[in-house]
This record gives sequence, structure tokens and C-alpha cells, in this order.
Amino acid sequence: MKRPTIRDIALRAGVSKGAVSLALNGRPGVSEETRRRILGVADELQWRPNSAARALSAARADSVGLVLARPARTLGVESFFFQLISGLQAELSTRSVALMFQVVEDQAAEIELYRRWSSEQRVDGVFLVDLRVDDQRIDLVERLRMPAVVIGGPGHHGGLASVWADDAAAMVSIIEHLGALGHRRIARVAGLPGLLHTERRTTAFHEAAAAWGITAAECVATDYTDEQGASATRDLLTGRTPPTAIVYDNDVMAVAGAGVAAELGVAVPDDVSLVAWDDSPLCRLLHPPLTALARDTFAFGERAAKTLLTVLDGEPPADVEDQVPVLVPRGSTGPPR
Amino acid sequence: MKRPTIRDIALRAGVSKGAVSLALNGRPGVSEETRRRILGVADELQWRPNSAARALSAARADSVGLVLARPARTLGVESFFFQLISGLQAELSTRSVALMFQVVEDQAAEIELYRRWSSEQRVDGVFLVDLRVDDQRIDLVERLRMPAVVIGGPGHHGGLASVWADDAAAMVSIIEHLGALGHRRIARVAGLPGLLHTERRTTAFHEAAAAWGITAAECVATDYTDEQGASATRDLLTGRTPPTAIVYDNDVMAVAGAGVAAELGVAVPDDVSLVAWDDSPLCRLLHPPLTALARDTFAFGERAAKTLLTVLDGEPPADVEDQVPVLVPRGSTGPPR
DNA sequence: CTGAAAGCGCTTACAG
DNA sequence: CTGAAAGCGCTTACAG
Repeated sequence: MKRPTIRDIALRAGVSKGAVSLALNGRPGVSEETRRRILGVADELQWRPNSAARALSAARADSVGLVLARPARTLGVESFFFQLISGLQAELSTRSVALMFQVVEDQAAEIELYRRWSSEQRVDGVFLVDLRVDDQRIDLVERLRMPAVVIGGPGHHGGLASVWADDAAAMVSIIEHLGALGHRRIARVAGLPGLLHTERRTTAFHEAAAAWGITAAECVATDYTDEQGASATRDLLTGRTPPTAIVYDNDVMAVAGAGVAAELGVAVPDDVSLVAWDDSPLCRLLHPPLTALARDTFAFGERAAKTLLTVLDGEPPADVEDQVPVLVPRGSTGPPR
Repeated sequence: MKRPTIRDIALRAGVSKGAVSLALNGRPGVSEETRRRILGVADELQWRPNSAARALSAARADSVGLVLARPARTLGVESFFFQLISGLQAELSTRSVALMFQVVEDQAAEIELYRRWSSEQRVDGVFLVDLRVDDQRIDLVERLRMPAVVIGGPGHHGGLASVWADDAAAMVSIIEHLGALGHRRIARVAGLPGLLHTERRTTAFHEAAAAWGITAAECVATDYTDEQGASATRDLLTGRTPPTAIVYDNDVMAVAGAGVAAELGVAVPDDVSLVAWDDSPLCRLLHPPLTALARDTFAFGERAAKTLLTVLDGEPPADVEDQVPVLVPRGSTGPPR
């Protein structure tokens, strides 16, 4: 009634434990006939590998990690990470690799966790998200010799693999959409200043605006929360020369902004056009629905997982560019009144 | 330069490996003095346990699992699970227990995963969510002798531990709020029919309505998505005797319903009052903000984790009732016109 | 209170 | 192509 081990298989098949191991792992060293016999017995006994034993002797954990450094109670509406995780797992599960997903309070706790995972050998590799300008984690992970994929490069990821989308090109498509509609005063409610992708978007925003002869192109920094998205919108709309269009760095803030506009009696899109970076059910649910920058985050996750798996296979770290996000025009953008 | 093991500690401290193990795990069998010396050396060497070795010999994985059976691409706006996971981890991390979180397509895949986890001994226990009427998992988990906590009982969870909130009492508070405002035609856009808590809410809805002399109390079944929430709302509002108030089983559908009302030119709350079960930033962001049933899901998660940890300690399975969710009245409810 | 040994279930050189 | 043995880093009886 105990769980069968390779010892039981070896006994029953009349071979050694070593041969069983080779056969089960599809490695050379046993004849095709004995392999078949061994697999048959394993199947009959309903044998499954003990993950701890395998991890101990092979020095592999068969799991990889993803840490999210956010104050737990503020996590919420953003569907991005759920989609990402689903995509990661879809790919990882094809190789029976588990995902250790952990939410921590801040980057200090995140770093401590990598140290622990490394020394406990809990994971074979990690995904790094929310990259910052001069991120400490790149260096740490390289020092720990922990295989890693940086999600949301490019650049600044040392010798690590990375998967990323071209934020600059996406920003250009937004500005082109608004510029073509006739907007000349555009504001942006940006995300956290320290994040690398925020900085990249800011640069692209100003460059694209300049190319369209848009001189009034202000960026307001926020922490991504609905509160700050709402108050930034209020400040912009009640200023002396309010913008005719606002671009938000996430969907939550865009929705909050739409709420503020409704409250102030500012008509969307006649008085102000709104664009959300990242599409979500949220954007489609609003009235009018929000014009949004859509990307296939699930597929992005799959790609990231695939990249980490190749690194674990010993391939040199790749630098993978994902599709450019696509702007989906909806009711929240139109020509300025 | 290799990672230190207990052997290194034993050598350096001049004791046996066994003594080191006892000291490190705070168990009796070593004198206070040698324990201190051993801990000192461990600290000096920056020793950390190898989780695989520990799991193999102690037959513990030091991790627990949570599986979500939802088609991956439909996962999204609901903040409930993120909050829950954060709460689970906050508690689990105090005991260095990891959480294996996995998203699968359906219950068949979920069950297969439990079998695998059990035979590979990947986890010491699991959390069961989205309980169904006559759920197969209860029986399976009991047969596998896998410690478990059912989240969202009560009842129907066999000999397993459970944590739950009183959905019936919460539903009563909603109906009382609406009844006191003068509503006599109330509809409910319900979640998935097969789920246990949906059924409990349905029963409570009808009983509470009857108690207030509300005869028009219709329930429409949905799959929790915004699409179905929207179309159910459209059907209700364009029917021959539309309700003056609608109760939604989640926040996503309530927001979708608000969008439909805006589209149809139905005023909220004058023409129709809206209530969301589960509060979220989403509800506060809308204009008018939605009256919602709030609960502290983070704390709920902590409590669930605590319960599973006590089960792992060998305590008899507990049945823990969480706080009753609290109705937060906002702009979306008022007296019927 | 402490030490020496066996064992957890695998993988991996090393002989034959 | 196959077998016997050692070893991964812990824990846990069992002697002293």
C-alpha cells in the first residue's frame, strides 16, 4: 500500500535501480526491449517520481519562481499579472515545472526571498518583473548564478535573458491616433517613476509629441493606483489650459479618470479623449468604452516561460521581442470639440 | 565555496550531524550550551537547509497548494483571488511554507493535479475553492489523505476543515437595505449555478425577499463574466416590468450592468438601484460609485492558511466562521422613483 | 545528553 | 548494454 519506488520497479522487472532510472528518463544505456518492459512495470505500479528525491540527487527543483513586490493590500484590479501567470504555467506545465508565485511587501523582501530560494535550492530559475532603473536584482541574480528571464526589457538586464515589447513603438501609435484626430494638448498620467518601462514610455511620449508638433505634452507621475489616477485627472481637467486628451499608463487609472470626468461634467470624448495603456474587461465595460492599447499577455507569458526553459537547458540567454501592442480605438477618443 | 551542509557545521562544532539537526530544529536532545554553539556556527557559515533533502527525509514538502480551475484567458478583473493569495502567503511565510499556485482549465485537470501532487509529494496540503454542489474533490482529497481546508463552506465538506463567511446573513443585509428604501421588485444576476455559494445565496435571496413581502424576486444565472452580466441586465431592464433594483453576484457583472444602464438611458439610482457582491476599487471608481458588499479577503486568506497549518500540525479539522461581509451603501442605491 | 548509523528515493559515475 | 555502489543533505530511531 506504500507508494512504489524505483526499487519496486527494479525488483519486479528484474533489473537494477540504475537501469530503471535511465529507462524512466529516456536516456541511453538500456536496450529498447528492457526500456519497454520497465516502462510497462512502472505504469502497472502507477509509479510517480518523488519530487524531493529527484531534486536532491539531480540538484534540480523542477520549479521556477515569480515574485511580485507590491504591498499586498493594494494588489487588485490589474489583470495583467493573472494573465501573465496563466501564460507562464501553460508553458511550464508542458515540462512539469511548477511555478512558485509569491507576493511580498517590497524589493528588500524580494531580494531576501531570492537568497533563500537560492540557498534552499527551491527553484531552478526566476522571472524578474517591474524592472527599475539600475535594478539591484540583476546583479544579485547573476551573483547567485540563478538562471533568470527579465520580463519587460530591453536593455539594462546584464547578461540575463529577456522578453519585452516595444513600448516606444506602441506610444508612437497612441500619439499618432490622437494627433491625427487633431489633438494638440495631450497629457499623460504616468506610472511609477522608478520603473524602467515608465521611463522608456516617457521618452517616447515626448519624442512622438514633438514629431507631431505637440508642444503641450505634460507627464504626471503616479503610483498606478486609482486614487492618484483620479487626483491627477482632476488637476489636469481643472487647470487653466486643460488637455484635450489624456493617456494613462494603466487601465485602472484610466477608469478612475473617466469617473472624474463624469463627476466634473467633462464630456468624453467631446471635451477630453481618454486612452488606456493595457486593455482589459474593465475598459470594455465602461460607458463609453475606452480606447486601449491591447497586448496578448497570456502569449507573452508563454514566451517568457519558453525562454527560461531554454536557459535552464543550458542555451545562451536570448533576447526575445514580443509583438508590438495594438491600439484598439473605441468610444473614448474622438476629435477635440 | 560550496554551500555549507550540516556536515560542515558538525565538523566545525565538533559534534555529530544528528546533534546539529536537533539543535537547528529546536528539538530536545542537546544541551543548551552545545545548541548555542551549533547555532553560532550555522550562522557563521550562513547555513540554510536544503529543502529537497529536508523534504525527502522528513517526508514533508513545506509547501501547500492552491488550484484555480478556470479557463485561463477568462481570468481577469476579479481581485478576490489576488487578495486571498496575498493573505494566504502572509500567514504561510511565518512558517516558511511555500504556496504552489496553479491555474488549470477545468476540474478534471485540477483533480489530475492533486493526484500528481500527492504521489510526487509536492505539497503537504491544499486549499479547495469554488466548491460545487456534490463536489468530487472532497472525496478525492480525503481518499488521498491529503490535508485540506475548504474555503467557502459551510457544510458539504466531509471531514475536512473549512473557513467560510455567512453568505445568507450577508444577503439578508442587502435585501433589508433595498427593502427599507422601498424596493418591491428586486432581481438578482447570479453566478454559476453549480457553485455551492451561489445556491446558498439563491436560497437566502428568496427567503429574505419573502420576509419583506417582495414577490417579484427573480434570479438570472450567469457564468460570472461581464458579457453575461451585461446581457442579463439588458434583458431585465427592457422587460415589461423591470426591477427597481438589481443585485449582482460579483463586481465585474455589476460594473457591466451599470454600463448597460447608462447605455439604455436608465438612471442610477433613480430608475434602478445596483448592488455589487464583493467590493473592489472597480466599484469605487464608477460614477456613481456602487453600493457593495465588502469583506476583508486578505484577512480571510490569513485565517484559511492558519487553519491549514493547524491541520498539518495534527490538530482535528476546524470549522472557522469568518466575519459577515458588510454592506457599504454608496451612490448606486436609493429609493425607487 | 550525545554519537554513529541507517534510511528517505532518486541520479550518476564507474566497472564489467 | 547492464549492475552494483556511492552519494545528494537531511532526519530519526537506536545505542551508549
